[in-house]
Amino acid sequence: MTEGALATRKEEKKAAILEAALDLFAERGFEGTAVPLVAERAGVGAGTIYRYFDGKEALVNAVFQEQKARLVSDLVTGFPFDAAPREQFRAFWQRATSWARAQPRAFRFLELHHHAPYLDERSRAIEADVEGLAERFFAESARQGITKPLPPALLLGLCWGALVYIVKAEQLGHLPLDPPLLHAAEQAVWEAIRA
Amino acid sequence: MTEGALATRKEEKKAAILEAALDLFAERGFEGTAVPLVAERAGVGAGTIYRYFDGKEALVNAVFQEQKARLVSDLVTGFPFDAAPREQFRAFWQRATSWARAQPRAFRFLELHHHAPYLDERSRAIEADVEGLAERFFAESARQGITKPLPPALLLGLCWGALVYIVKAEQLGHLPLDPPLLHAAEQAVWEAIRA
Amino acid sequence: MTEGALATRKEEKKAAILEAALDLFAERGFEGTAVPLVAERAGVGAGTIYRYFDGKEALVNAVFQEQKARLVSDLVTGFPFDAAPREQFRAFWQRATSWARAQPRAFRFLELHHHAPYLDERSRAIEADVEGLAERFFAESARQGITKPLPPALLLGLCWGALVYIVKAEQLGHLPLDPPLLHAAEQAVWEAIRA
Amino acid sequence: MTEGALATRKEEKKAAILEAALDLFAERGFEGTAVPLVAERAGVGAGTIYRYFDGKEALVNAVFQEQKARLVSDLVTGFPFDAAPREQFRAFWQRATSWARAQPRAFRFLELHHHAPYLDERSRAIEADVEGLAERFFAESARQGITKPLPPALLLGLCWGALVYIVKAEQLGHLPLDPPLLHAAEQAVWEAIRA
DNA sequence: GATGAATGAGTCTTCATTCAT
DNA sequence: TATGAATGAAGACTCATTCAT
Repeated sequence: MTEGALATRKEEKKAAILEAALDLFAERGFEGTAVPLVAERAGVGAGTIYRYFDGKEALVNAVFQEQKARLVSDLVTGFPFDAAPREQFRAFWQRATSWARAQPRAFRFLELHHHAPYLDERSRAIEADVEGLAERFFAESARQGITKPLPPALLLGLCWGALVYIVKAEQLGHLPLDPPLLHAAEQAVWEAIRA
Repeated sequence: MTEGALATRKEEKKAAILEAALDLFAERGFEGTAVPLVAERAGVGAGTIYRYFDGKEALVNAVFQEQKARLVSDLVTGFPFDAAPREQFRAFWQRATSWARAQPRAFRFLELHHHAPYLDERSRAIEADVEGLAERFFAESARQGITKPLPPALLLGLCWGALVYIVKAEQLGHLPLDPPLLHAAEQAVWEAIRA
Repeated sequence: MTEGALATRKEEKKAAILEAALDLFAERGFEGTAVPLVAERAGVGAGTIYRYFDGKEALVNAVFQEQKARLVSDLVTGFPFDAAPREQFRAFWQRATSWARAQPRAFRFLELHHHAPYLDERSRAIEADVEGLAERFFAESARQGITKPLPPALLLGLCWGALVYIVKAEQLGHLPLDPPLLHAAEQAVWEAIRA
Repeated sequence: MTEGALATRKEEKKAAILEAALDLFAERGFEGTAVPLVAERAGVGAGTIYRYFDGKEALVNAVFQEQKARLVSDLVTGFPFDAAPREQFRAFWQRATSWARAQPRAFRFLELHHHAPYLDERSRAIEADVEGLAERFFAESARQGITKPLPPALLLGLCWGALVYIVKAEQLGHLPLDPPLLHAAEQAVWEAIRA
């Protein structure tokens, strides 16, 4: 076997573990998930997990960082940073809802582990980065008089809270969503934050 | 000792257990909380908990039901159901934010255990009831053309999500709140849902 | 049950655990001994050990300190500290060999865990104390010109090493000992150290 | 590559494993040493160890037998078996202390695994052989009236115990040794055993 | 033959629950 | 009735050993 194939095999196994861990941590939370169960779901032996991760905490942090990075990357790639705030908000809402609905487990995982005590410094730094990015948007659009002159953290909480709960409602089966509805929701939230 | 005093003593002990459980479940989550620790914090023996509750799951459900009932009761008591929707919303927002800020442990507990897999049927039914109540408000105000003609579950998710995240942001130390800010936030959210 | 009986029961259980641990650590060493095996031999559940000791290391240290204290106490009680060095040495040899032969497991345990890396500060301090006591004897008798003018640590090593190996030889079945032989051995070792 | 070179390569690898095992078993004991760690220290793959040894127990026995054989060989080669007992003892003491101080790991290893339960029959037989050799010396010198008329095993235990503890004391940093001191110790021990 | 990734049995330890007092 | 000591099943993690490459 070539070196490349070996590396690929290893990456596949690591990916299978991360995938299984994402599923289970999203469903049952961190303490509710047994490491051997992750191993079983990933199709590897229990000891194998410890060849790839230093322990259960390292595993949950790896999942967190991977998913948060994917979320940020998917939001940011091709984002119209030069468009008007109204347009930027529409793009953000569209991308964020699409992502959350396409990746329900990742979305639930990130929500469930938001500020969890076992997140390490790197995970916390990533969380802070993302929030900083968003808050700068609100600070700037408020400065321009386009959004309300309220603290960025407040406007961010309002938008993200609304988004999260709307998507959760769909995922719990309480609210069938479709593009027109999402568009209407976006318009509604914009009305909340616009000046 | 009279029967009444005995019953009171029992109720006090049960209340102490529920109080300790609320604290610990809110801080450490369900799986992260050891039953003997609850007993210690409550000032009772570990075995005593099992005279009042069938087990750890029964305990967390009892806490959930108690706190959810308190929340509903505090929201509903004296609520101006006959006022105009705009006034009702203001009242709801004021009461809900006050409650969340006055009872941060109960608020965190309820958020943390929202749709947790170990919640029993009764807990789930209570959640559904509360949501039904709220949705009927939005259905009616939408019918009157006062709020947007969108699914009640969507409007509810928007409002409640915004509220939850704004209060959470304060509790995480990211956002100092005060009455004017909360009032501005209320106005903003109303702008999101009004027709 | 009276309080005294309860305390007694507890002490008995703790003593049973210490006894079982002494046996097994002496036979198989620290890392070679599984905690559940100690529990089984002590007739208690595996978890019970952790009600009495903080962990395996705490257990081995408790055994060490208990046995070392017993050894020192048995050596020191009634010891003729005011007798001439020759007499003191005879008393020491007699007491030490009696102890080692009467408590073969304790003797083997102490030898096996001499300066083990998992001994805690208190255990190490006790070891150092005992050695200090013995070395002061040799320092003083050397000063008086009764024993050889050699470093106390050397004379101590010589005596204790000889004693340990002679008793070990008996315990391995290589050397049947009896009082006259032990007396002869004592005389021989004295000839080694006397001036 | 010639057959001879191949065999040499194999022998080198085996030697590297034995060397690494000696180091680690001496430092951490048998149970405290992980086989993969031995492999890493030896610069071979973990599986390779199992091509040379049947398992961990076989490995520790191989180390034991190798080191014991080296000790005996180093003691015996050029030993003045025809000299007078006093001279033989001096030679023995000089060679044994030199060996122990020059090979502290091997010395510690042999002491640590003295009569360990996982030693196999061959290891035990070697131990018995060496002891037999030494005991015959004491039997003969006692017969000649040069050493005390005591059981050879007793005299051996006395000498070897004294030697071991004196060298251990140095290795623990309690007793700086030098040739004059070692010579004085030898003289002292001889006084113990001489008639 | 050599490797080292993979395994799963076994380790220490915790904790929900029971039950003798 | 209340207790809290005791339990043992289950969890996180390690490591001797195997085997596909």
